[in-house]
Parts: sequence; C-alpha cells; structure tokens
Amino acid sequence: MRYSSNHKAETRKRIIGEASRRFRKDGVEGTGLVPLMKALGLTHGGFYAHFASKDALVEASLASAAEQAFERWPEPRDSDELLAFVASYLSPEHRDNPDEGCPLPSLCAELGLRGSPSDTSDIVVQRMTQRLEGAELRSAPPERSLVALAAMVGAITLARAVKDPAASDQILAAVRSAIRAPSQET
Amino acid sequence: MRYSSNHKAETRKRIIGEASRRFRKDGVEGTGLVPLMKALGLTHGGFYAHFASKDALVEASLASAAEQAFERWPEPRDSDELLAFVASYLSPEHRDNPDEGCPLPSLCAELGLRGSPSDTSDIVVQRMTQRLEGAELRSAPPERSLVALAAMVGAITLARAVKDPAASDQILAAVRSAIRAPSQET
DNA sequence: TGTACATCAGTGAACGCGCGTTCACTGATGTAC
DNA sequence: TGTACATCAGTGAACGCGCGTTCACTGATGTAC
Repeated sequence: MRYSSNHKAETRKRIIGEASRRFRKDGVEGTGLVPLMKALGLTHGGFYAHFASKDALVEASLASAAEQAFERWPEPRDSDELLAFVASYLSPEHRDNPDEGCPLPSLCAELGLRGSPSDTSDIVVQRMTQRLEGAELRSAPPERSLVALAAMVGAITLARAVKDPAASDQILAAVRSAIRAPSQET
Repeated sequence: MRYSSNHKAETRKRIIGEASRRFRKDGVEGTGLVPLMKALGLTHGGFYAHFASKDALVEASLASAAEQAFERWPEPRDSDELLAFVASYLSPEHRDNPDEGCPLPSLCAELGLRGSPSDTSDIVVQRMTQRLEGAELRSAPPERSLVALAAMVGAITLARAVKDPAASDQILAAVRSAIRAPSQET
C-alpha cells in the first residue's frame, strides 16, 4: 500500500485529532490505543510508525487541543467580544462537550498529578489570561484576569462534576455574571 | 486468626484512609488495589471481605475525604476565620499535598468524566460554599461565595498543573488577594 | 511500453504486565460442654 | 480445668481482560532500466 506523499502526515493528523478529543472526554488513562486506532479504521500496530510512545501522542494532542482552543476563542478586540468569550466559555455547551473544549478543565487535573513533562499548561494559562485582559478591565490589576481564568476553569470543573443540573447551571451563571459586573460583587 | 470484635471495622477504616489519600494523589484509575492492600500489610484477596467492589471503596473514600475537609476547614465564626480559611485553602501547602487536601480539585475532574454514581460532589460544593458566606460578605449576592469557591478550586487545579513555580505561586496569590479585597478588583 | 525492484504505511499475532475479581483454604481465638 | 468445635479476617493462587509495545510481514505504488 503505497500512498500519496502527504498521506502519512494526514493520518498523523487524524490520530492526533481523535486522540485529543478522547483524552479530553475520557482522560489519558481512560483512552486506549487499540480502540483509538480502530475508530480511525486502522490497526494498533501501525501507531508506532507515527509516534514513539503514548506519551508522545499525549504531548502532541495537548498542543493540538490548545491550538484549537485559541482558534475557538481568539483574542477579543473589544469589551463585547470579551464578554462573548466569557459567556461562551461558561456556556452549558462547553460544559457538556469536553471533547471539543478547553484542555484546562479536562486535562489539568490528570496531568497535574502525573509529573507531566510538558509545559503546555503554562502556555495555555498564559495565553488564556491574556485574552481576559480586555478593554475596560485594562485599568485593573494584572492579576484580575488570572482570577477570572481560575474562576472559569473551576466553574467548568465543578459544573461537570455536580449531579444536580440546576446547581450546575447556577455555578456557570454565577461566575458569568461576576465577571460581567465585577464592581457589583461586593 | 480471630481478632477483637472491632478489628474488622478498624481494618476497614484503615483501607478507606489509605485509599482516600491515594485516590487524591494518584487518581482513582492510577490506584491499584494490590499495592493499596500491600501498603497496609494485607493481601489483596482480603479486600472483598470489606467492600463489594472498587467502586464501593471509591464512594466510601470520597465521603471520608469530604468529612476530612470539613474538619480541616470548619465553619468560620468571623471574618478573620473566613480569611484564614481562604488563605489556608490557597496555600502552597495545600497545592503540594493533594493527598490530604480538598477532594474537589483532585477528584472532581476524574469523577466528572466518568458518570459518577455519587452526589458527594454536590454536597461538598454546597457545604464549602456555605463556609464562604461569612461575616462582611453577608450583604453580597448569594452567588458571591459560589464564585469564590470556583476561583479557589480553579486556582488549586491550575497551580498544580503549571510547571513554573513562580507562575503557580502567582495564581494562588492572585485569587487570595481578590477574595480578601473584592471591592478593589475593578 | 514493459519488467524488476525498492519503498514503507499499515497489518496482525504475540509479548509481559498489572488490573479487578473469585475462591478454596488457613489457623488463632471465642464458645460450648 | 480441659477438650472439641465453630467462626471468620485474612491468605495466596488463579481467572480473564485490556493495556502499551514489538516485530516479521504484506502488497500497492513509484522509480530505474
């Protein structure tokens, strides 16, 4: 089976795409290479033509998930876009679809307890924080956006863990309105 | 080997104690029953005299970790105690010792993606939120303490995942000071 | 244009390992007589 | 006080399974002549 010159690169991309979705949905430990390759119509033996190990795939998938998050939530250009970003991040849709969502709530906890070799988390935190330094908040202390990010990540994490749907919605709504109107918090 | 009448109950407690530490440190999937029992000086076969399944142990350990968190951070009686609670929760010590810490940052993500059968998360969220409704914040909207909890859980999660120690400390400090002085946030 | 060969993405069987779970058994102790 | 027996927490070998990884092989295609 000889393929076109970029066939291998495309297969590699397909593996990363499927893996980055599964890692976010089921966790790294919960995702097996055999079912992963099978879902792509391939056999598991071929995996090692593309990656040296599962860890290498984790690294590549995390970077890909980060890139996807940066595209989904680009740098806001004004305060309206900033609030739209926050609303989208804290939406029930994002809560209910971790496989397409931000890797921070889905993968941080797992990579935090394993001694992750990558510093992709650092980069994602940094760039997501930058995106929150928008418009009318620019006069705020620089940690303000870090607090907002922590609240957003915590809200999604808790909203996914809580069983009661009303309580879950309430967590998202509370953080959404707190970031929307921080001056009325006290 | 016949033992004193409460020997079995004590062994059960020891299993739960060790498990609740390991689950928080290494995750549920990352904790095997064989090494767990071995660490207690027992063989793995005896496990099923105490629990019907690993899932039953997860349930019991989560409840135990929650109870431990409620004891470590009891209901604050005034605003000083409330700030001490927040400072303790957001301390480097808590970040660096997940095995003795709050189960929300360590276990929520993992139990969130598996369809957890327990509603212990709901209870922990509810009771930790109550503890943040202290003193001078009582006039604030009720969601205020929910936002604080989300920020605290998110901060610990991120601080554990980030590689750069300075960045990790910064996340904790930012949320700490934001909760300490919410009126100066804007 | 036609043949022989090299390439290499993907195949599929096999590996050792640790997992959760089962089960026949052990043996020190409390109880019955 | 002494013996026979029942109890039952814990033992340890075994189970089937899925995991990550290895490796000899396949076979359609591009290239060389």
